[in-house]
Amino acid sequence: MGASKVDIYSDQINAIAAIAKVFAHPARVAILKYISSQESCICNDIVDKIGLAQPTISQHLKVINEAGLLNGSFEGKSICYCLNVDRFQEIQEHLNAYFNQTKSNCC
Amino acid sequence: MGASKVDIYSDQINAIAAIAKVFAHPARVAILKYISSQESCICNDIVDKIGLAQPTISQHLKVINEAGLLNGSFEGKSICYCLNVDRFQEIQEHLNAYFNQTKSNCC
DNA sequence: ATTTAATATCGTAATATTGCAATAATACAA
DNA sequence: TTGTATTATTGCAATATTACGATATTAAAT
Repeated sequence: MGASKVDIYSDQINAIAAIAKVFAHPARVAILKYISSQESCICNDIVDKIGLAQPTISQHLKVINEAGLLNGSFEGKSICYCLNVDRFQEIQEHLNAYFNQTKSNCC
Repeated sequence: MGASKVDIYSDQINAIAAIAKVFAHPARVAILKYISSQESCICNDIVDKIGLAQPTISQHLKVINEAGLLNGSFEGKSICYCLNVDRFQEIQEHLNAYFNQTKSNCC
């Protein structure tokens, strides 16, 4: 097979896995870090900074965007990619809730 | 290609991605949740609970174990898999450090 | 020593992910 | 309108992941 059997898990569990997946590639972690460190940045900067080809960066940005983690308009020429800090915080809290819940009752 | 270019990222970034990868599959999130909810549990319980074949569970447990998240001996017949709460907490703090650091300076 | 029960490993098929070259689309400037 | 610069999309090759049947290993019980 090879595909995850998403339907056999609860929504909460799938949500955690989906969130984790965004951070499960170093390029995306690096991109998020870089975006947050810049006042505003455009994709070409990222390409130079990270060291991957432009289409590859664009693909990773799409994943990050689909997680709701990008702010600003992003079509056309010179574009401002910004970290959606609210969503970023929300994700952090979501993860912490899972961690705290899981920690609570153990041998 | 298809392989992550691990060598072009900092250790910190690769570490975050490696941690996230553990949680990036719902089966592993579910296994961790189940393990933590039981006083002690054996793999066969997990197989019944999660609904994947025994080899598949075993494979996921290996990933979890390699992340240092399992306590107890795990060879032979009846085995007690326990969540390594210390390591679990350590990972939580590691992620929070990354999140807080990334949040701090943004537009 | 044999059986039994539980977990690990191997081999393999199916799907997902990653990465990039080529190309398209978009926005702006001249 | 015609470049020019920037980002998105497409198509494809390579690698990784997921899942499971078959089999091996392990530990305990009989």
